[in-house]
Amino acid sequence: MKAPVGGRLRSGQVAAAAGLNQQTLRYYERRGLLAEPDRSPGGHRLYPTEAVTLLRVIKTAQRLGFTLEEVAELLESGTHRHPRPRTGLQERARGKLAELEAEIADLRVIAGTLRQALAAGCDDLVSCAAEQDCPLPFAGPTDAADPADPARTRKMI
Amino acid sequence: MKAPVGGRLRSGQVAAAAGLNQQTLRYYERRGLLAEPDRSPGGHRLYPTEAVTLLRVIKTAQRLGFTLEEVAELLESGTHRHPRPRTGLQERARGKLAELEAEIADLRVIAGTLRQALAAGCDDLVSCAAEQDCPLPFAGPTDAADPADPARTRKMI
DNA sequence: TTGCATCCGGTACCGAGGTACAGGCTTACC
DNA sequence: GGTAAGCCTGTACCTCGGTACCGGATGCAA
Repeated sequence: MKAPVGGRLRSGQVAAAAGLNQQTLRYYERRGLLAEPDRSPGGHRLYPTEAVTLLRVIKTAQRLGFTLEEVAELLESGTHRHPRPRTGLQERARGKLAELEAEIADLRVIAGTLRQALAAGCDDLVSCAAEQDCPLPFAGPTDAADPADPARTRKMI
Repeated sequence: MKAPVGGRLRSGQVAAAAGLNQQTLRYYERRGLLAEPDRSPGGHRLYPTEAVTLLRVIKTAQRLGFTLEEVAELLESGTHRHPRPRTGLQERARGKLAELEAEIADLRVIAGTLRQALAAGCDDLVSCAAEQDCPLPFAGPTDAADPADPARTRKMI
């Protein structure tokens, strides 16, 4: 089975070339990332070869942390060629970078806490919750229930 | 409406004290994180006050990056008191820390790529995909379709 | 024309961690 | 006893990014 005439590709070929599966192509079409391609007389999709490039662009943007919705907007903003594209890649990349940095900071705090728990030799969450010198942050809406006896708390599970 | 006799709490009180909602309590019960509590004669759940502590332990473990399934196992391993708990908190925390560090490393790579794109002044993914001096990694199964004319690729969306 | 590979639309499902709603029963307080 | 708040079960739904399956139609080469 070869490509149809006119340098156009069938959906399976596009999927294989871009490294994803056919359902994903249709999914992207539904999500508005891919325009509806031309069809053969029988209704089969016929993609221009540029579709493969576009799919690679999409995957790249995803790897950079953009959601599919953001990717769609990014592609949209590219098409319109606003005189002053107020949501071009630069703008969005800056925002995404800030998000990433916040996320990295969160993860570092968590990793730090884990390291403290390791250093303190914690080996049982329930016991730790009853001790006051455990580095783990057992906070919560500070109402009710005195820090209970570990043995009794454990019975709850 | 006050607490029922015997220092036991109704599900709404437990939920409020732990800062989550009632459906979540039932969800945790289904997931095996919370034992089935006693019931009133009419079938209402009656929790011991320790339940609140246990829920805080669960939330803490979640904040440390453990999934609910891992939390369940963590609590399980605490109850059994294996002579040599081969999956105690120490062990699991070490594993989780490694996961976190890998994730942080990934995010840093991504952040670095974004910073390069910003520095290079990229403002349009589709154009960038056609240029060879763009820092963005437009890789993919290297078959088919020559890097297309940006204008034509753009028409696909 | 036959035969097989491919593609079609529609729908359902995954996982993770919940949340929401409906319709009916219990509890607590006056 | 009346009444309102609270709770019960069961089921469906949410996000996110896909994936799987079905029965039927098409494409293409021999």
